[in-house]
Amino acid sequence: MLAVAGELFRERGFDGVGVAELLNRSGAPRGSLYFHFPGGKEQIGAEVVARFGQHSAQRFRDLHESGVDLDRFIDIVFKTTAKESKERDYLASCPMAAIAACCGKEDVILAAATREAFASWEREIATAARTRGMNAKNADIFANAFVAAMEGAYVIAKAQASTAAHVNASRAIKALASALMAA
Amino acid sequence: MLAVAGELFRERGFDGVGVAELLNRSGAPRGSLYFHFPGGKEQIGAEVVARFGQHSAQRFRDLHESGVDLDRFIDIVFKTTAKESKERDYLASCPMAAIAACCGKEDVILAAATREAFASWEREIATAARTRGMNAKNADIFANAFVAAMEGAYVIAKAQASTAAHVNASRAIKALASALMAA
DNA sequence: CAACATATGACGACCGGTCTAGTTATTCCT
DNA sequence: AGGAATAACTAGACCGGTCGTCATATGTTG
Repeated sequence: MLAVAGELFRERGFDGVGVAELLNRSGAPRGSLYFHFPGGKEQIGAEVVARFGQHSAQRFRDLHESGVDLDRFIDIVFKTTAKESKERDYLASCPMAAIAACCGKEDVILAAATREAFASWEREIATAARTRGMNAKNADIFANAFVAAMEGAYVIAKAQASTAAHVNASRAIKALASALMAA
Repeated sequence: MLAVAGELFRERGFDGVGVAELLNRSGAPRGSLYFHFPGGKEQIGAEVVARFGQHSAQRFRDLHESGVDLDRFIDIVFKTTAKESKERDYLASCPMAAIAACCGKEDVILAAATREAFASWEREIATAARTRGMNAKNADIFANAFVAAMEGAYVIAKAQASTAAHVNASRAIKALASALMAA
């Protein structure tokens, strides 16, 4: 269910998909949704974000722990995001971007969920950078720019139906890494 | 009208705002909408994108023609986007990102509008880079990464209610610029 | 069997975008 | 200038779909 919701949100944004479609695709009946998710659609969105956030954070951590160097770390992440875009025929971006872009000030829960998810990514990435010799301050800068470039690449890749944005963003982040490492 | 629509789309995405709100805020009566925009809401979205796209492209061109060096070019652009985010209390991202993220494969018009707008930005930015000594191939890479970082920064800045993403993304792009210039 | 947890789809209030029919302003020709 | 013809604009109703709720059905556990 959450998986289905995630896929749909990436394609059409949070407001772009109705609960009806969530139900059709997941096969669940209408009433069950509000039993399992009393918070309704917003709760679903928040859980999708939380799940995706944790899952990605874990992947960052695994990659970090695998001991690859920073350039390879960057490469692998952006190659993966590129693959994700391509596999979905450039119809989808990142669920996080889709939700972050579409949530106004009244959607407190969604906003909090995305904020926390992004923060957790940055923690993992900054740790990876620090471990590889970057100083703490620069590691934070690096991590923040990293996720910005990543999300931007998702959006542009979707708009342009091309993986170019992912590979080019990756180059920018690699350049940043070496600049920050030198300092 | 288009201005109002642009502001609302940045805050809540294309599907997040209804025509009712567009009409309320712009003061226009309900019926007028389909006289001026026979294509309905989608046309409004497309025109918002086109307007914003052209406006920004023009600003890139002006900045380029002002003769500033590439680092300063980057700085000014990202300082401007940071200011935009801040002025809107971090409630808004870029209308382009908001629409690109929320448009599925059936919204052909919107997709085309965003694609063209992004392309026009890249043309201007690549020209600016080439004029400053970057080779053509690298200039394209640079321009593509530039807009990706910019859009990503908008999204992250909104989610985190901070200009940090803009300034950090700017550092990444500056690092990329000097890397690509050297080659 | 009783008590509880879970599942179900019909229902309703509401809001979405769209359209048709009507009203006002403007042009244009005699 | 008078008046018809056309353009510009408006009001409100419309249908379809939205989300969330609820009474009822089904299964499950002690």
